[in-house]
Amino acid sequence: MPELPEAETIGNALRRILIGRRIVKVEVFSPKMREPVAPLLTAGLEGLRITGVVRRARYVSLTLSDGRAILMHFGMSGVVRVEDASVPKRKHEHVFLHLDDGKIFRFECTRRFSLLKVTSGDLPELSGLGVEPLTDGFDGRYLYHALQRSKSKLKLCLMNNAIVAGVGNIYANESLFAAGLRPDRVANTVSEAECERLCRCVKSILRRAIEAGGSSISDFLNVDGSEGKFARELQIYGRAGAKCPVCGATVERCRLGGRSSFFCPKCQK
DNA sequence: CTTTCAGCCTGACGGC
DNA sequence: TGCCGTCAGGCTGAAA
Repeated sequence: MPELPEAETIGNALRRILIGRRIVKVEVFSPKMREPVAPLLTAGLEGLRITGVVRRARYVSLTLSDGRAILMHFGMSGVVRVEDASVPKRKHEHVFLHLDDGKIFRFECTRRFSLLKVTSGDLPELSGLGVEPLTDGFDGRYLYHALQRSKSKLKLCLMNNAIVAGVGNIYANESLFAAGLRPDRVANTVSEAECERLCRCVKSILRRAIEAGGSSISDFLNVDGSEGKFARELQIYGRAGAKCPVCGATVERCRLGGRSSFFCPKCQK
C-alpha cells in the first residue's frame, strides 16, 4: 500500500511524464472514492496544462496552469498509470484524464479509499500536516518534544500525521525495529537519545525504500506497472511467528490503533 | 483538551 | 459449491 516512499516514487515518475502536458478531456466512471469524484467533470480542467508535480506526506498534487491543483491520495489500493488510449478500461479505474499527446492518465483504486480532487494551488487540505520526515526539521529534539506531550503509544505517534507526515504502518514497524524500540512504549517515556536514534532509522529506511522504488505489499504498483523492490527487504512487517532476523527470537504481533504491529520482544525495549 | 474507535470499500482467504 | 467471518488499512469524524 502506498506510503511516503511509494508516493515519492509515483510523483517522480509523473513529473517526468506529465509536466507540459495539456488535459483535453475528463472521464469519471464511479460516483465516489473517499470523496465524490464527479466534481472533476465540471471543474473546467479541459485546456489546462500540468506545470508541476509535488509530493507532501502521502499526497501527490499536479499543479495546473490556472493556479489550481489536482490533489491525489492513494489510500491503500490507489494505482496511477499513463497509458495509450487503446488499453481497455480496467474494472476499478475510476477517472481518466485524456492528455494532448494521446495518452491517458488513469486512476485506479480497488478499495476506493483514494482521494482525487481539484483544489486551490496552496493545498489547504494539507495545512494540518506535521513536519516531513526527510527534512532537517524532523530530528531527535523535535520528536522528543512532541512525544513528551503524549501518553499515547509510540507507534501511534510515529503514524500521527500532525507530528510527522507520511509514515504509515509498514515503515513505522520497520523503523521501530531498526531503532530497538517497542511499538507499545508509552510516548512520554521515550528518551531524547532514543528519539534521535528513531529519527535516524526513519530517515534511513524511507530513503532506502525510495531507492528501491517502494514496497509492493498487496496493491502498490509504480506508474509503469513495475513492483517496488523494498518488500523483500522488510525485516519485521508481516513476520509474526517467524524468527527475528537479528536474534532469532519469535516475532510477536499486537494491535495498536486497530493496526497490526510486529516486533521482536528481545531486540525492542 | 486528548485518545479511541467505527466506518468507508473490495477481494483474498479459511472454515464449515 | 457457496456462505460467512476476518483481515488488510489511511483517514475522518464522532464518541468517550
